[in-house]
Amino acid sequence: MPVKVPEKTADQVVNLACDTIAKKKQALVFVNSKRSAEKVAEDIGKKTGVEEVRLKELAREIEGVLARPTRQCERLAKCVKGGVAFHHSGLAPKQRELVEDAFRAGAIRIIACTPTLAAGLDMPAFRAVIRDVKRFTQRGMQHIPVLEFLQMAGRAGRPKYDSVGEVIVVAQTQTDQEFVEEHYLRGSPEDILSKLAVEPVLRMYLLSLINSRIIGPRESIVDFFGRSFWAFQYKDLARMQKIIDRVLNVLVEWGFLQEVKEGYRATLMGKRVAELYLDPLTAHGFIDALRKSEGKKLRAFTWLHLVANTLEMRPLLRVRQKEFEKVQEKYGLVEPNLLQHEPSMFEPEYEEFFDAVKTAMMLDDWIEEKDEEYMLEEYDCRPGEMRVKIDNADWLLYGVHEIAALLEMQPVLKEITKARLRLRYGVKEELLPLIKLEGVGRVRARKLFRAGIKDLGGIRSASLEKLSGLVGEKVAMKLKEQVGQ
DNA sequence: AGATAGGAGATTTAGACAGCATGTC
DNA sequence: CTAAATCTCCTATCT
Repeated sequence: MPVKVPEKTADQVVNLACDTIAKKKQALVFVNSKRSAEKVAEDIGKKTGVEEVRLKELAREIEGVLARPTRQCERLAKCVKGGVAFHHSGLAPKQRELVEDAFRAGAIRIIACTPTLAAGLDMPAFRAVIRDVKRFTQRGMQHIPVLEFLQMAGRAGRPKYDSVGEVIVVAQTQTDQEFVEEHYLRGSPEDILSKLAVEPVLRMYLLSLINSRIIGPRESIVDFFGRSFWAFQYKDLARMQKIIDRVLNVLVEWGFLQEVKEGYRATLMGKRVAELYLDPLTAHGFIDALRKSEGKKLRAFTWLHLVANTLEMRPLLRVRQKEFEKVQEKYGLVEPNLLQHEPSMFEPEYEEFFDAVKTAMMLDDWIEEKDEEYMLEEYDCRPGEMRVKIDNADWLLYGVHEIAALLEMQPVLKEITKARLRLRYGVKEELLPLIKLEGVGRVRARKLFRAGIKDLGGIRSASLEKLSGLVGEKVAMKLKEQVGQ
């Protein structure tokens, strides 16, 4: 039924938030973009009139999470002072945690968020305000699935504290309201689609199932998939058979499977690829690139680009129109170091190739010790997103390393490990000796290096006083201990 | 001259999972 | 079923 709250402002969401706070309750506001989450939180924050010491402290803590605060940190801190926060995948992990804890503790009254908080069973609120029931997809603006709506709605009502919870959907028109009632409140969740129908997934499953010997003989493969959910939905067994055969052929061609009498068996490489959870296409790309690496000038960028140019790294950073020239220019400089090259302009992968180049550029800036604020300004990549990209690239680099090891390409192994270490810590090569020490990350390592302490020997010969001045007494003691003093 | 309002057109758009071996500021 | 908020750049108008 329609909800009435005092209309303090022209913005219904702000009014709902203020009403929630006036009732001494909490609300989650679900929106469809990170930008909206931030703006909504900001708009509400201006009107709450909340002022508490604990919120000021929290704001300070949030702003101090990174070595240098980004403009996102500052914005969040400002909202938090008013008892409001935004929450999405772009927040630094520590900030996410602080916001969630403060909400559970009752300090933060309202969180404007993307679906990040929809699934968290641990984040109940008196009200779940659903501002957007549409989201941008590859086919334009579309209604979100009923299941997702129900997940957001499920955050309303805290079992221990409230006897009821409220789900409020913000509808602009009568038509919208009717649609919500019909589709989301009275409708049923849509059918689940089989994921096997997506080729990369089928590739991985086929290899993995054959590797673990769940299937192998030809008939068993047909039989297995014939009884799958995919077959149940797809119905056309003959066409499925054709698709499976095509994928099997490709896996054989790539050297991950071998045909044995009456069926298939995973090769040594196929086994490793399955264990690494890599898409066989990605693994094939790695192998192909590694084989071409001999005699090339290999740099850290070589490896960063190799892993950036994979399905697993998606979504990639996108090259904006006005950036295109800059990326092209940079590409010209690094091209001799790359193992995979520019597809023709008319190929569908053309654009994506440069997205990967840009993503590799960002990772390269990271290992050149650029900080989070720089990444946000230069690449529009928020700290949380940055972290995910680094983690993914780190995992993929491990994959490249393992494949190179299997190919017995000893010379590149060290280089890959070095690139991986640099990526993980975000440091130039010169800091690698210091990074090995417990308690030393990119910031402390740089501090030590600037003071002339460049390796373990430097730690040994530096006085405890000097170390203490740089990294604090406790860490200094820990460092001395690690070099046996 | 400088401020400001407004319009046309461009730009942008959620989240999270995989390996491995432990620990940043 | 297939948008909408926000940003950028430019121009007209006002002080």
